[in-house]
Amino acid sequence: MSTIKEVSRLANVSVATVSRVVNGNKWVSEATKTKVLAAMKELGYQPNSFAKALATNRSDTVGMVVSELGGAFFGEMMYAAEDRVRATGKHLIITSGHDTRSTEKDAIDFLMQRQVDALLLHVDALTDDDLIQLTDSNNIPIILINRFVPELAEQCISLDNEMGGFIATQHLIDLGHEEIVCITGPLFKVDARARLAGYRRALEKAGLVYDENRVIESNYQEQGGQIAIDRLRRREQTFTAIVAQNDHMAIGAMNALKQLGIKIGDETSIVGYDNMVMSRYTEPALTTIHIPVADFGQRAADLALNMMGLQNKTLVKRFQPELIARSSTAVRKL
Amino acid sequence: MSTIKEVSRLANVSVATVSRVVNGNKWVSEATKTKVLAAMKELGYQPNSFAKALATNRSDTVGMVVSELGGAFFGEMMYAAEDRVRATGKHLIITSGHDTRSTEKDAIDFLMQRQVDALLLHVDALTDDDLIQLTDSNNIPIILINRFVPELAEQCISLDNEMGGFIATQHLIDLGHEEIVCITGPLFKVDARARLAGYRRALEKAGLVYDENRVIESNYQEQGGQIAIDRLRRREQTFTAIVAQNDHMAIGAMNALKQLGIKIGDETSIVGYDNMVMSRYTEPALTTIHIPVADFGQRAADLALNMMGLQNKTLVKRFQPELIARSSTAVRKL
DNA sequence: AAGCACTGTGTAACCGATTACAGTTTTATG
DNA sequence: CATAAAACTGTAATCGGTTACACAGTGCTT
Repeated sequence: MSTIKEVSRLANVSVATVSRVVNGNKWVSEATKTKVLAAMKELGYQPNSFAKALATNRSDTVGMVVSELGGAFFGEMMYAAEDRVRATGKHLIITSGHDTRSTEKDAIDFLMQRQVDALLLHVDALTDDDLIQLTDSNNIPIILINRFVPELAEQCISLDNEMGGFIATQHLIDLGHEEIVCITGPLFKVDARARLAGYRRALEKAGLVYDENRVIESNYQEQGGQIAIDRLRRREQTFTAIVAQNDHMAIGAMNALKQLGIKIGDETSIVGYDNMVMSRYTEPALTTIHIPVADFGQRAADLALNMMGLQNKTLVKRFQPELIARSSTAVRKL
Repeated sequence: MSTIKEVSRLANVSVATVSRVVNGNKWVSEATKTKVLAAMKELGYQPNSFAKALATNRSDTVGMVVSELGGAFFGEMMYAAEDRVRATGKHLIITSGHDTRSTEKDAIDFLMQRQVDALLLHVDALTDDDLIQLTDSNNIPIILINRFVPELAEQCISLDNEMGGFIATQHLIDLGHEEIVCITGPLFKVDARARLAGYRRALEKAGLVYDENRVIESNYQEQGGQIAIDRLRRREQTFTAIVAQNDHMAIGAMNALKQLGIKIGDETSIVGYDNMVMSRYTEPALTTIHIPVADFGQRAADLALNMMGLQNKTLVKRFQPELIARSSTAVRKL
């Protein structure tokens, strides 16, 4: 790979001039510009991004941390974010945080070492304090996705998860259900805790008791939903409806119920959360809470670009969850 | 962010010594090593990766290009690849190629500018020649995922797509179908062409005619499947079975057929391709061709690591597709 | 005591760009 | 025509590391 020096030699100018041409500086005559461009082309010159970043202290990249690279949820988010970032000529570097405090820190360190110009974080394990400190000790824009930290409200793109848990539960209550169980995600995650709080609030508002025996902490995975049903049966816990904190667990629970010969919708209602693509295809189709995942990615990127001074869009930062009613929920049979 | 110079000053040694400590060089006494480590800790020193990469001409990162960041297919692949790469202490940078020749080139250029130590490519639009030239003009390992270029056989992790198209079609023939249509992906993509060739070979082997009117070129998307059914009806083309070249289009076609009141499995059989998660949840569950996506990612990474001399695993480079029979295909009604 | 190998540390060139500053040429103006 | 302003170009310092080489001390051999 050729260097700026080789180009300058071939074009018979100084490296400074070549640099000016590359960066579109206006104080270069047409004649020399043509010469330099020709030389660049002849050598197939590509600027060394490390040298550039070292000299300018900018990298023209935005860093993103997601929980997992796999899965449709993050896929959509990354897609939308990359789209916006690329539109400004910058690039997106994505790493996965793997849901533990130390790996999330690693991922962030890695991106910081790359001198990213902004950071889009979807992290679960880092505490609010970690995030506040991170923001304080760096002067690049740091955006938090699907998370709300009051002190950092300006940098948060979030969904009202408490409200999501509330409307999911309310929907079941409206259908006449009174024995409603909740299958939660890992409760160290803030979103799982918020959804649970919403579940509780809906119950209490309806004058129903919140009973810990009706809450099963699980893992956001399909098998977790299956296991949860098993645990409820061992507890001899009766119920006519289920709030699952994501679609994966809802589907697992549905499968377990089917195996027990229980008709979903008809006998037992279930509502999921996330509105994943597959929830439209289950039998019966799953009632769920819609999260605007793509919007998250897009807004996070836009917010970062705003803060970098590259644009100035007005943005919605907090989204409201929305219930998508399908056939897995029905009026309670008497 | 503090620099090596500040550390050296605080520890009262030269920058060279600090560098030696950071890189674990053995010719440093215990005493100075302790001093330096203390100074590093006190300043929260993080080496600047650009300076390091510039000086060493290595970046400790592996680059990956995928068609789209969204979608379960690539998600799984990225996940598996990152897992392997990270296990060797390196990092994975992912960019999306967006399926056009120029954007794929851009993505590769971007990664090359970052001096990636290896390249994992899932590209569709670049030609074989492009890839051969790319390999020739760079001396880092370049791995091709889900693609087979004879000249670069050593660097290809691939699936026998022709065989996949063949067994999908053969399955329908075995069930007694004779009027089999094929909904293809964009035919500029090699895998779509290969699957179509397999479809044709199966027909011809069974003594059935290959008829272009039975082939609909589509776009690998759900809506494309829907449109394809529409086009078949306009052509007044009769059929009892469908080979769809991916699950998305298969699902779209199923929906279109359902709307027409046609019972899938019972009246019309359909087989998909990819074995996406959601194909288990459709009604009826979709018969499909399984692709070991995660294996692709993992093997690609492992192959790259092999070529970098970091390990020496023996690897399977070419996978065989596998039919997953579910209820969307059934014996032809007479 | 001289010679030598080995260990530990520092000096300074180098990687490939950017950019402040200075110097030169061209153009505009009174 | 003198001269200031504007346009263009080059020199060299700088970013933050790595590493070849030089050099100094220590201990061992002869």
